[in-house]
Amino acid sequence: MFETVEIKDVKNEIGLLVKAIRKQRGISQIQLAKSLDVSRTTIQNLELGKNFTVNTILKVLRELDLLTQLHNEVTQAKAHVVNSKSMY
Amino acid sequence: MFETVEIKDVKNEIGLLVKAIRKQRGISQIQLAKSLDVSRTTIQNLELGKNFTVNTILKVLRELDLLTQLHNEVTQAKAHVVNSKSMY
DNA sequence: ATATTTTGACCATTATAATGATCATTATAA
DNA sequence: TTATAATGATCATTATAATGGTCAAAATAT
Repeated sequence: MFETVEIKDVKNEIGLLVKAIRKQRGISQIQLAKSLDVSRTTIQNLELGKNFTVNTILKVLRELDLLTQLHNEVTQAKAHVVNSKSMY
Repeated sequence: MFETVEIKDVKNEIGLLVKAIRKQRGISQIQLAKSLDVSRTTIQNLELGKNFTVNTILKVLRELDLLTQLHNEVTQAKAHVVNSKSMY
């Protein structure tokens, strides 16, 4: 009934998303790697759902002009947690 | 005029968010570390804005029951990219 | 069709994240 | 107040992400 989403699944989806965006832009792994100043292997592993660091994914988001948006969302989520007094 | 958000800033905010949620739950770094099966040092570095792996943050999100939500959002974003034909 | 580019798969090496420990400082409880 | 717990800081070791290379297969271009 309830499918369980595993960490592996999320990493796979992130990889597919990055690959889809890269394809949409019509650039190769090598080109993306160079613009992020990482190796092609890092891009490849990211797209294939291997483990990677937050630095790597944030470089991708920065390239996509999504860094400020994520920053705002995290900040907002934090403020929400801090402001809402525990209900228990 | 336009403040530039850097990767360092986002990691700092993520760290503060995790810390805020942990505090809200009233648990220590050690308790959180144990429930995620990681070391306290890993939690500490995460909260202090150091670099960390996607596995670590996904374990946190799983603990917060946010894994399925993130999975859905990434999948949706991916579908959006794939479906929207390039405008250029 | 063939040529070219891209990608997935390896692999050895290097860089660094994760671990487990200790200690001093700070925050919280008794 | 004093005792206890939690946190930040540091460090040596271990695990693993990142790098740079090669090669074969797949995709794309000519």
